[in-house]
Amino acid sequence: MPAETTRRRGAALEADLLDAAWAELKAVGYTRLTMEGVAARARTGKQVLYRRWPNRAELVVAALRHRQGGSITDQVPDTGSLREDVLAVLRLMAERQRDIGQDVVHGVLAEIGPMRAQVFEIMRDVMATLLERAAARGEIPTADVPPRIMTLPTDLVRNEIVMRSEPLTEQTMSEIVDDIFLPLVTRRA
Amino acid sequence: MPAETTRRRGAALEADLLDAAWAELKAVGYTRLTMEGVAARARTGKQVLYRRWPNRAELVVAALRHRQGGSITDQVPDTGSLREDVLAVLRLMAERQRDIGQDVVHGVLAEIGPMRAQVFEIMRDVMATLLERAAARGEIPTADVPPRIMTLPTDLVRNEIVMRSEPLTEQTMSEIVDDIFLPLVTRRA
DNA sequence: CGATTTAGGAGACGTTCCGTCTCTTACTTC
DNA sequence: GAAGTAAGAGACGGAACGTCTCCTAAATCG
Repeated sequence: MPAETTRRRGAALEADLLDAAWAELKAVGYTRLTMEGVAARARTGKQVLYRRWPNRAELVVAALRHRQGGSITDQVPDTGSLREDVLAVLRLMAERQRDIGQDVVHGVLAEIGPMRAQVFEIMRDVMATLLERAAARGEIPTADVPPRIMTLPTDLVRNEIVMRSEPLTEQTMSEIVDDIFLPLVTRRA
Repeated sequence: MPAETTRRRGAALEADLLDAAWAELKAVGYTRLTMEGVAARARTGKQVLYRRWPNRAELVVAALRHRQGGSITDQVPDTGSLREDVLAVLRLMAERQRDIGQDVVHGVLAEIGPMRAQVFEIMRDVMATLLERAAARGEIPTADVPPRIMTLPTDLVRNEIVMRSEPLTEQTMSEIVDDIFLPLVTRRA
């Protein structure tokens, strides 16, 4: 029995490892994902994983990044309407939620520690861009909106993602935008 | 060496177990809390724990409840001002955050599953009470506020608790109430 | 008040997974 | 072609899991 004597290396191997981690994530969830499971699925040894990522959390984060491609920053929506722009951002978050799954969200949230604060800044920057464009179009009186209001829609959606089990509905997102966010940014002295 | 031959039982023992769990939580945090650690601290065996709670998560939730006493529902604030009432609720949440600690929040959040949705309902009911009283006083035009706006302050505070490492500041809470919540409930047709 | 039942205290057990380590060998590099 | 690097495989000690069994203190009941 002459086994496959092709031995994977470097980037090709790494991609396989991350794919295996993702598959394992989908198969058994975050809490029951083990390094041994991922290694077995990728048909390799644990050492190969530990050589690249120091622990489960880092491996999972890397797998998510690999799977999800780039950040939201890379493709900030620009539909010509503030309402649609914000909804597009929220839909992107909802999409990720659906793809990733509840327990992964919580598992990662628990273990990434200070990396969480970064999420705020990214979202603040994205929303700032949307608001500046809206102000330039004359849709809103000014883009000088307090940061807390800027991130209101994404904060609320994140709250839904973290707290609710069911996926976000289109209605929830429009309520957030139409009943809360837009009133606050349009009526401002 | 005649050891203490007093053997604890029933409610007294249970209280000791929950105290031990709480102490362990403060000492080593959620992720490193073990059933063996709690049992050792309470000077008893694991079986005594497993006889009462099926797993770590349930034990910790029980310990939190035992520690925290009642729910917010038991003492809904009534200061005569909507602003102060809401702030009082938010301060209570902040207090608990400080007492419990970040990793416990995430750990519990990850493991309590469907119990999370319950939190929403509790907060919605509390806020509904506050709004009704405010409407009766004539502070706001109507208590008929959409549920999403009702729970806005508590949702935002929860988002801060989950995402930020630092404890909530008084300023954050007033921003949420003064810049976001009150404008939305006072100016309504 | 003695017999019976219940449940606490203690720890052994098999299991799983951790993270480290060692060893052989395929591939890369020079 | 020789030397170096890292993949593949698995052994290892350790921690904690959840189950189980034993002994006995305390509660219950006749």
